[in-house]
Amino acid sequence: MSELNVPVASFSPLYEQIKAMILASLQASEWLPGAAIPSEMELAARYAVSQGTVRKAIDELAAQNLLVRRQGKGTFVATHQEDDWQYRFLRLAPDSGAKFHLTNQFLVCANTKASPYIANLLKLKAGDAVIHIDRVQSFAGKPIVFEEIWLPGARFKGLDLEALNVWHGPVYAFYESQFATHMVRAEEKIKAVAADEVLAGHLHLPVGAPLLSVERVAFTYGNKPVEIRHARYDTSEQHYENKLN
Amino acid sequence: MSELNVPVASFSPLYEQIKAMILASLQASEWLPGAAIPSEMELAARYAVSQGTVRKAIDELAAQNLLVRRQGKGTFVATHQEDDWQYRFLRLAPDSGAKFHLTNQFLVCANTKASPYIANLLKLKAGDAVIHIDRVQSFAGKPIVFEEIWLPGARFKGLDLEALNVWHGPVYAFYESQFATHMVRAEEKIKAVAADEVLAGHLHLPVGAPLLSVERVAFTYGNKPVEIRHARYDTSEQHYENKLN
DNA sequence: CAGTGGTCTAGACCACACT
DNA sequence: GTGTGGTCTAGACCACTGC
Repeated sequence: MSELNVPVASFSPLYEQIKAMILASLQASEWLPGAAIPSEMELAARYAVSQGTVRKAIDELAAQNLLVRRQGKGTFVATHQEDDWQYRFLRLAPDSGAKFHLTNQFLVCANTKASPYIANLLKLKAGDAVIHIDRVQSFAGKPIVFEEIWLPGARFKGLDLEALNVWHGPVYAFYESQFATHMVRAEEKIKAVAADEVLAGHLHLPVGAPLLSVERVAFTYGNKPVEIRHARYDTSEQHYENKLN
Repeated sequence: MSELNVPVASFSPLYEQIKAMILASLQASEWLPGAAIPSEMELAARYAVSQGTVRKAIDELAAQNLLVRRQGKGTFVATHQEDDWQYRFLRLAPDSGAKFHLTNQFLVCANTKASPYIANLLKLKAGDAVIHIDRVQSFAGKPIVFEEIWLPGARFKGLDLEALNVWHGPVYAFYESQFATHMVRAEEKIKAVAADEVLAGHLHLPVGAPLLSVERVAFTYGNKPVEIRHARYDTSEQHYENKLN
């Protein structure tokens, strides 16, 4: 007797389905960054499962930094506007161990068309509208970071140099409050490069000086890429920190 | 009426205590890398708690990559000798996306005394015995990585160039099988530097070429630092990859 | 005080690997 | 089939927050 089992879609536990539903609500902005989501009991009722199952789903989303649990208060949607999250993605630190405070100077904010390279990374078509930003960041008066940023024009319509200069704080908090776009994760590719004349000028270094080149793609909910950055760090007095587990 | 609460030692859940006991067993080599630990039921009996509590302890240790769960088989002590863990800490990847296979050439393996800098990182005293290794790694025949390694002499007594050259495979698997030392995590500090004459010679590059400098401290159980590495990568055709969450 | 998340238990049943 | 980890439930109680 043949055991012709239908190749069923692989088993998916309940809590994974709950995770997916919570994710869908986040993506649909049903609950906004910084706001509390319903209590575990309420969600258990809503999805008709036990509290323990909701708990496991929330646990995993919290481990991915999408939610933040606060005992006695509730569970909240992660936000870049909290003090301790302001520099969640910044891996640069001074060699001295001193406290790091970077000052921002935005140089350019232009509406242009996506190059094939940028379009590919942002999952747009070459020629689609993109916004291109240049900035320099300084520490203790010394320029340390030169950064180029590309954003999809549709999502960030209306962004201009004025708005950037008025804002004080991390760019990701700005995106969140002005463009309803929360960054969930990012990927970086790092190389060592020599400063060309432009970079040397911005960072007050000789041409040929070694710089850390950091290319980042940042993603919102649903693995959607919505920001490209290409930074160059002067690492003579600071370094990029990474933990391997 | 005064509320003079004694400042009690802060609350510590049962599963944290179980975690600590399992960790102690790992550190004491009661269970060796690659071996199965007792089943959840057995551990629950041993510690006189419910299976659920053991489960939560193991879950967290597995999340830290100290243990590996395999459904239907058991829970195992993590090891660098498994195929998919061979390059767990390697973040370098070819720009082309090609498969990466590095060949090793060990140049030096000398018994020396710790400089103050190395002693500090390894938590030794300056002048204590350390082993110093130099190697070059190549990809497709091209030298890409020059790496210096420092190890505490006591733990790695007897390590020599012969042993390194006989070994085929990742260094961390070598440490594990020959010196009963399993690496649990590492921290890296990354900079861009210019090649000096020595580096330029090893990597077949002009003096002054930009290189990625990666300083790593690797830790065994109990947060004990047991290896220092200082690598220089030629990143002209490869890059360092990092994920931010 | 009530409401939230956090811990712990006991038990049932499922999925998977090996023999 | 037996034993392992994986899922799900229901319920009790603890710890923390804020009214």
